[in-house]
Amino acid sequence: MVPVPNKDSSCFAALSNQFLMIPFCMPKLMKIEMGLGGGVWNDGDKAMVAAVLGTRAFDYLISSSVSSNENSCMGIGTDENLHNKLSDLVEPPNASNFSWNYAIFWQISRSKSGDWALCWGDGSCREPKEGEESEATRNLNLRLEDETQQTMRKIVLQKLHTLFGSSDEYNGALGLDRVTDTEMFLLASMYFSFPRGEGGPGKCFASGKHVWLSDLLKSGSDYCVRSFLAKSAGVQTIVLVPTDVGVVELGSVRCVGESLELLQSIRSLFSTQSSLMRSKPLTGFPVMGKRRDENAQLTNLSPVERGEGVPKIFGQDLNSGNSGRPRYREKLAVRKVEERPWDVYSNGNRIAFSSPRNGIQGSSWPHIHDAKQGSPTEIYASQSPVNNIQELVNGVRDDFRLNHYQPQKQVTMQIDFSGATSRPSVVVRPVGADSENSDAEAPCKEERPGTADERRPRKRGRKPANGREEPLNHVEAERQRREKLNQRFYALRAVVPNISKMDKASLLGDAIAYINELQAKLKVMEADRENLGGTSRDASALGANPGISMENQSQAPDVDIQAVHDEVVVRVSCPLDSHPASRVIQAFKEAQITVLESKLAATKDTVLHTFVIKSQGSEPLTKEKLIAAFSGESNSIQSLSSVG
Amino acid sequence: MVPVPNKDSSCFAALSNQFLMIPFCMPKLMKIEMGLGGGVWNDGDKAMVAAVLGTRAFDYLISSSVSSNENSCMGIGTDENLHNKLSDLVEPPNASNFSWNYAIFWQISRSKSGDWALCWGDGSCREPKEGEESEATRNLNLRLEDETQQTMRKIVLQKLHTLFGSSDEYNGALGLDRVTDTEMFLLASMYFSFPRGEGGPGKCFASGKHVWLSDLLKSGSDYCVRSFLAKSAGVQTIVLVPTDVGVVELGSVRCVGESLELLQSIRSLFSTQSSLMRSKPLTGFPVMGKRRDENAQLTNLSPVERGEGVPKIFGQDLNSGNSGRPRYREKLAVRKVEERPWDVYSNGNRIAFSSPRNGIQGSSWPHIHDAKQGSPTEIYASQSPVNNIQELVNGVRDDFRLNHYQPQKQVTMQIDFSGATSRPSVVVRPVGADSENSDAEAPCKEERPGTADERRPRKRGRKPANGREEPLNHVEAERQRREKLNQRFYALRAVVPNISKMDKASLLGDAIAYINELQAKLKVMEADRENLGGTSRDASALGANPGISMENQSQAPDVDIQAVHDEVVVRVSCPLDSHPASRVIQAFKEAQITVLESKLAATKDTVLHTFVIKSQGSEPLTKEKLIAAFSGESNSIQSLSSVG
DNA sequence: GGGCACACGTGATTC
DNA sequence: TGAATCACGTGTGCC
Repeated sequence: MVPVPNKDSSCFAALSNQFLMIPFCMPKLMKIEMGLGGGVWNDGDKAMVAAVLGTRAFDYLISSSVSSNENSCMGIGTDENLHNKLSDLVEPPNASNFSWNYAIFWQISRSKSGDWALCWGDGSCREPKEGEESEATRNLNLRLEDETQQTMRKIVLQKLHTLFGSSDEYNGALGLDRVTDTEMFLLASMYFSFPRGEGGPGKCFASGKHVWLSDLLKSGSDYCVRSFLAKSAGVQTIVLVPTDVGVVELGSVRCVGESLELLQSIRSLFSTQSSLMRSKPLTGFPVMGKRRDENAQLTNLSPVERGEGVPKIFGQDLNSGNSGRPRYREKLAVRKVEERPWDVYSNGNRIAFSSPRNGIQGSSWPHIHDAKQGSPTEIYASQSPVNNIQELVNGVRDDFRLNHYQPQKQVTMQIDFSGATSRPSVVVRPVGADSENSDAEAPCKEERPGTADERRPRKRGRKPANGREEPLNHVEAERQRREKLNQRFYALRAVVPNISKMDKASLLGDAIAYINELQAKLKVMEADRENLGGTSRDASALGANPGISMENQSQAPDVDIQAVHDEVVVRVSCPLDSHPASRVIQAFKEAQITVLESKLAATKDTVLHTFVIKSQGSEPLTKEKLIAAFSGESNSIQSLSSVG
Repeated sequence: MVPVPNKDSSCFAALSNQFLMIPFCMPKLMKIEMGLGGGVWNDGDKAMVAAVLGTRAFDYLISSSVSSNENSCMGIGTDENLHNKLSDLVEPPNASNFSWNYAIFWQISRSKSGDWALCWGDGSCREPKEGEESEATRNLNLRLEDETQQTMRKIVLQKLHTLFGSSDEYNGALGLDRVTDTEMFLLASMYFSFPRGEGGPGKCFASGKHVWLSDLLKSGSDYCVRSFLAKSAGVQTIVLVPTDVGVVELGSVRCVGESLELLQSIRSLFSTQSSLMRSKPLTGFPVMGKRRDENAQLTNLSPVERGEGVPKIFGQDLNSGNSGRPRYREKLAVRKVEERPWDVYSNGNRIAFSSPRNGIQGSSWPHIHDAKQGSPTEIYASQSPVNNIQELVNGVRDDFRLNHYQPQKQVTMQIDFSGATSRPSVVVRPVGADSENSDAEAPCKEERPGTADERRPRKRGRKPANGREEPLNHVEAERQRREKLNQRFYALRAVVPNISKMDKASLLGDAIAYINELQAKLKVMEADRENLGGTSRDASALGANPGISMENQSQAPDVDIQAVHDEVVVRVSCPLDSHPASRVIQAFKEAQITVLESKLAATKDTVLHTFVIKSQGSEPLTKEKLIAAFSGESNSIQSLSSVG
């Protein structure tokens, strides 16, 4: 039932055509270059890409497009096995089941600088089931009108493919009817790679420690330059597991507590030991099975996440038209290596793309790992990942040199891109930090004056008053300043909705208007809130820190102290709606539940409210009633454990 | 009781001195030039002015400083009468009374282009009484720390006076102890003038139709370039009434429904028919009296606004130290024309300033209207305002030409100002519209290349590759583009709080962060609101652009349910730092206080936490210790009532 | 061709 | 003093 692109190439042409016809309502200034080459990015394109991917991701891609596109990845097998592992991790869950919403394998590779880098290995994702996301997630993507967003996503994917992809065909994603949030995340992630310490995977692999973020949305943690995309997809939990050959990244729209067993199983399954079993049959893949077997040990997972899994049959989602979201594919698998780039899997639901950003033409890529660099199992034999990598790097350097011949097209693409507004010699992105204090160094700077200066088009601006040496540095500094400013502009464009025109002045004007609008709305809401909340002392809470943004402490509770004998009674009153337990409390009220006792305990960083309750009515209080009462009010109450 | 500047000039010097001593905490980059001349505006000054006045107002002033400072205003009399009329409109109300918070008369004048323009005629204002403003209003001006805001206001007023004022003395407002919101609005409004169709008054007069805005804060309507200032003053209702000689502007912090009778009475009272009665005694002025008499007909006014007025005695507020706000003057009257600019009225509370922006030195100005242009009553005799204006313009053109000699000082001021960052030849402000489609024309452009080009400092940038003629226009266009961009930057600086550094990149970064912060907060509030009240539909006001930022529900608490016999234990755990009582709890911990009992009770919309505590140590728990513990952790705990 | 927006190299300024 | 920011005039691409 899910529309699937036909593998017939003529059909792809038709799809591309259809894509071109999609009404695209953007300001006139934003010219979309849809020609076959399509490598030219104007500012509008940049802004759109930044808006879709998030600015940090955009910055990252742009800057790394020069410095790291020579990365060459090596696979850990024909990867049917890897692919199936990932795919099984995201098998659509049943009612009481749990599975991840996406799974990515970041594969170790070697960057030009000699150090390692992680690049796209393989990935799989599925859309969240109805009700799986929290309301926080569900509200996320109302920002843009759907059609516009879809169009932008497709254009961005096409741009990415044109810039970073390895073939001049369109990205297969264009054949998709829709690009869902999760798919967008996956399809965009393909174009990323992470050197040592950069981004979530790069840090994870460098440290050798896993990362388990269970509240991405609310914690605001910035696990990766792709955080924006992840958040846009509503991902709440992100797990990064380093193995000896790369990093496994898992994501879920749910809040999933950390599970050491899962970590262990992932670590072993995606290391080279496990990749020895690449001839394993597809069905009954043990990743989830193992988790099922060890159910009792997944202590931190709530019963829902713990997942009493039903036996999964690979590809069973092929014809599953009975999904809660019939409009979308349930699952999307993105392969790294594909002999026939536009092939469609026999199960009909998989769409595979050749790996981007390797600087190697698609068909030549899959054969890298077979003869020249030896069997990956040999290379990855030792225990320590880092040591392995060093071995790897040292051992295959010459082989990679062989493959290092950049096709001319790759260079051309760089030039095309830079010709739009700026040259490729942008600052290497200060990933992770605020870029305020770290954007001075430009590691790729030193090589441009000699080699790239004359081949750069440099059509804009005055002709160089050549001959000086001191001003040259000055020129470079000024260039970087401009580039930084422009990055900020793109970033601003990304956060300001309804930008009237694409030029800077209008952008600033819109941003100002938007800020004023937001401020006004906040004021109004605050006033409203104050009206209905009786205490309303928080107006004065602002006195100390004038930082406009009211709404600091949305609760500035009243504190009342009374001494009774040698004890003191402290009363803290606050508006109900800002209280963490408000949903439960309100559910109690609505269900006419009597609270016999209410206690509060606090650990180092957690507050635990305990309510002993009794039903008001005659019928006994059942777990189901409670769950209904809670979830009727909100379904963000994640873990309703069984009544003992 | 209100400190009033002494008219002794030595005292003014002392005041200026004191003014210089006011601690002013602005970023270092923001140099404040406080020299006596003070005409140089650097970017920091501009940013500050824009921050205080609002960006549109700032833009407007800057651009019109060149094109319209040749406006020459003509009074409609010695204006003791006019002044009293306005003053009576803002007589401090009694408990059940109503009066406006400010009243301005915008006086018709003739601009250089031959068309008319409205410029400051006279004005009067009073501070809102306690409880008069809504809470929306009350929260408004907590934005900046009070001292900083006061300092900025005074500096801005001084800057305005230096730039636009007619004498090189300091603005008398500097003698005020404090500049309240309303006063700031009035004092800044003095420097505005409105050509045909520009700003609220200009539009109002051009159309001949009155304007009655009764919810300025909520509707976000932009009645004038001074909207920001008006909103800052908490003004909710603004009324513009065209008469045949100008526009009367009234404002109130209340929401006042439209009253045809009031409109009518204003219209007649401030037209020339009424200005014939300029010898009328001061007391018992009939404006408000008429309204009192026609109470029953003010149908749209709520009983409070309808105002069962008590008889007012002009000047009665002179010694009224029993106001709800003893710190402020209750009333401030700003005259346009003053023979002795720094004179203080006999009632002690009025401070008068000479009219700014006329391009005519103070002492010469008041005599314009007496002999040369004839009596205003003659000129304004006919009925239609527009016809009158045409007569006026035609009839007195030569007289105005006589006065058109710009004193050299005026020119010097322009140069000083432009010398800071840009030249005065900015685009004539596209007031009222979004400026996006109307900022192409630069009416004052044609006269500068010839006259101003060589006297302009032009220290920056390359030396002109002179000799061409075509690029000169291009240069000019580019200049204007830059200027526009910079205006936007100033504007952005004005709306973004906590700007870390003053450079553009940091500004943009801060703006982006701020937008994200605002979006997040709105999201949180929206989510909260949606959770608690089914009624609130205004969350959907944002529906179109819900904004990106994640950060929904800062609480997604874990809920655990366990049945024990017929009771059920519900546990809600949540992070401590998002808990309303977190500060108290943390204070307990740090003070090693034992919590004997902790209860939670909830009313309809409030949660009350009760802690019975005991000190761990030997010494008894005192209220002081508790308060110290609480406030040591945070000073946002405002109300620590006494231990009973 | 003019209008417009942008990026560029450069000189000045500031710290 | 060197680094950073800025404004300027200019060249250029795109309506």
